[in-house]
Amino acid sequence: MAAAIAEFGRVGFSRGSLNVIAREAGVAKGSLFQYFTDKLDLFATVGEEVALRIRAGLEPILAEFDPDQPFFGFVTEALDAWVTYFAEHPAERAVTVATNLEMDSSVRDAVRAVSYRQYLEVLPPLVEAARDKGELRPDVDTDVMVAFLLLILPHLAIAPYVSGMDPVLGMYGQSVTELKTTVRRFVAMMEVLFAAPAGNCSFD
Amino acid sequence: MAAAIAEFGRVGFSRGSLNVIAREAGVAKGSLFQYFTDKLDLFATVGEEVALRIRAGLEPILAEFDPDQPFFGFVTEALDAWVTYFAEHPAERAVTVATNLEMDSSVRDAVRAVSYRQYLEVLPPLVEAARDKGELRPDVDTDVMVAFLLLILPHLAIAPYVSGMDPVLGMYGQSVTELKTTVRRFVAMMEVLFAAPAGNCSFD
Amino acid sequence: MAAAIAEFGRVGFSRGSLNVIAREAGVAKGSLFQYFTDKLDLFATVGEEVALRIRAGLEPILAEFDPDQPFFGFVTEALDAWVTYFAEHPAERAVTVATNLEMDSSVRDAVRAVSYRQYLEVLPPLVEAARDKGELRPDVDTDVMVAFLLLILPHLAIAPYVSGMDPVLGMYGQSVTELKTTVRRFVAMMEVLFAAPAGNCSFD
Amino acid sequence: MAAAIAEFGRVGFSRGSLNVIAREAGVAKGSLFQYFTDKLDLFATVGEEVALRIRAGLEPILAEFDPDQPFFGFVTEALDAWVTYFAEHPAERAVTVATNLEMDSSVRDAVRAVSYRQYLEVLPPLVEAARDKGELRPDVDTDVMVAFLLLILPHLAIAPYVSGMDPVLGMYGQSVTELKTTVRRFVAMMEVLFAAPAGNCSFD
DNA sequence: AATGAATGAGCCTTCATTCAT
DNA sequence: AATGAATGAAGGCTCATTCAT
Repeated sequence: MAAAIAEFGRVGFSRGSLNVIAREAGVAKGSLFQYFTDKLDLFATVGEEVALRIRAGLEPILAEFDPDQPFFGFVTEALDAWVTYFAEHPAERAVTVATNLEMDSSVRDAVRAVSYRQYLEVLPPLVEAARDKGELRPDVDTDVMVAFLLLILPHLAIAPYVSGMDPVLGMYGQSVTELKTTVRRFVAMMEVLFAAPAGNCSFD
Repeated sequence: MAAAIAEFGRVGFSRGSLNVIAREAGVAKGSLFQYFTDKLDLFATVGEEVALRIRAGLEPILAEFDPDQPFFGFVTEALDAWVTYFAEHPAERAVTVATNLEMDSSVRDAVRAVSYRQYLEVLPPLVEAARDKGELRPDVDTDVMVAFLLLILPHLAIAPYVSGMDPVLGMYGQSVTELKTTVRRFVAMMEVLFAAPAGNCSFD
Repeated sequence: MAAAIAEFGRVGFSRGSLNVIAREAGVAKGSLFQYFTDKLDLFATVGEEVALRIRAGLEPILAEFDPDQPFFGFVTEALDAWVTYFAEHPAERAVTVATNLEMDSSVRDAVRAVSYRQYLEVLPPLVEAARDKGELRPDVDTDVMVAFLLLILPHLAIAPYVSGMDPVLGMYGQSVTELKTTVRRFVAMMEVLFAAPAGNCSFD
Repeated sequence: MAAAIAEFGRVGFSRGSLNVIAREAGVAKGSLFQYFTDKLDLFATVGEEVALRIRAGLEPILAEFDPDQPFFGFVTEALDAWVTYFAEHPAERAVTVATNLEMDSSVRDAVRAVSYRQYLEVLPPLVEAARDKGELRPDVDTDVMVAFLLLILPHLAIAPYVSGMDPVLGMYGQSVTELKTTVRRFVAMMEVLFAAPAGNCSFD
């Protein structure tokens, strides 16, 4: 598993080599096929494993969610934890990249199913809790908000380590400290977007 | 060129086969190397060609930009044109997918350079014009806004045709008509986000 | 291995074809790479195998070396065996040719290392034994003598079968019988060169 | 011609590329075939050109040959000039290497014919002059002597620049000064070998 | 005379998968 | 369960030569 994570993280699914994985893992090539029906099955398993690790790694911060605290404060903290996690877990990050940049649709579907499940178990409840508590505009389009988060989360995870994803803010190569600044810029944007209006303000 | 666009659009760079391209183009394999130094050079040329086609295809709508008209109205029209363009140009769309999902960093950098140039020539001036005219909040973080557009534009272009990119709004498989509805949901979000406040409203 | 020896012997390393080797050997092309990391590795193995065969084939004559017998008589016998060996072993001879005429320095170094080892294990002890026993001039430059033998041995092995190596003595195409005559002409030259002087003769 | 010399000198005939030669020469690929019937014809012309250059470059030293001077003194001077020439003419040296290490017999024959002609025009007369003048033993086997020189001359020319040709004396990488020392060791050997005996010494 | 596009066979190497042991 | 040899298609790329312009 470690060898597979490393290899697929390194070059993705289609160019990832079972030869290399077997050699690195110190097992016979044929042995891979005792546990996985084929290459795709192995990759899917890798994707699942990594998705669960990421979820588990972020569970603590999610557990801290307190509906009584300011929502965007929590979002900022959570995104800090998010970028920190990927900074500290290169293997998981690399597989996330491979997952997000997979061209083959059947492969992509197989591997994204698991990770999207994690996202969708976590994000909508948070958003709805915030809305219900009045921290978001009552008419917020929660689906769009989730869709938007689903765009921004992988981007924040990947862009610092994948050249050519963000030619504007220059996230590529940023340190965690710098990333946290970038996070705040994004959150500021989101806050304006979704936050409930102050009392004396009419949006008509 | 047509054969190369088709092939790379179909399976991307790394799995795209020069054999197939040559056969499809009706030329000898070796002939490809008279015009392109190697596979990457061909892919880069394909990327450039497609980026320019897309830019040219959208030039009319950009030419219509009138600073005196409501900004988000223009954005809506432009995004309508954007999703329509990709609906009507499957080859360009497919290459865009291949470009956006390329794993190999040197390949990705080579091919994204051109398309990002187009984006960056077009988007920042528009945003700044809108801000200067008072249609955006004066304190808008234009870089974040552009970064955000850079995230959302490829997404809108690709998601309807690439399974597993958008498990929330269900853009995959949507018709142009449906996409225009989705566009409006996104614009509504952006409008709240970036639009200048109404007179009697303080953001402090 | 037999197929590889034949192919590399036929046209050398750079023009030797793994396709041909695999076909001739009756194995799949890919199978070659189960045993050899690449073409060079195969060629190096071929070179080693052949060097060892040659060494083994001449071991009997070397074992007969008797320090009490006349040295140049032994040399004559050994060279007779040498030219006879290559007359009778076309495959080993052909690889020797390929080894000696290899242009690429990294290839050449890889493949010559083994054969030179054989030469250097055998020749210097013989020369020194002869000198110590007084059959060679005491002031003989043994290194030059070995260097000279290292020039002449491959020449005698190859020249009869490789056109254009010896435009003077016409070794190309000679029978073993004729070669033995040539050997004697060479030995006569060497004898004059290196032999210890007769008692009443002063050099310098 | 310069481009061809450089290319064939670099990698030899079989791996030498007409593409590279044409590009380097700044002419069209097809133009090569206006002047040379095929690759071999070009290589043969290169070989001839270089053989003549070498001959011309050494003509001065040959012109100095004075039958009344000590023969081996002249040989030493000539070999000094020989190793110096190749030290100072890398292009000619490289083609000499390519010529001497060519595996393909038809190619080899074509290219060696010219250079051997030069050798055979020069060497036998010198040897015979020396013998007739009494500087060599009267019974010297002049053919063997020429054959021997034909072995040693290319070796001295090439070994300093081609790894793995001389594992004993270590000529590879030697400076011209060092080479001249090596030359003297060889000449000393030859002198013993061929020189006429001093008066009071009988060889019979 | 000069060009350079076109050719297509050939190159070495990688690959996922099978299967007898 | 574990092995690892065997496969053979496919990969990108190079090449000397031709020939219409």
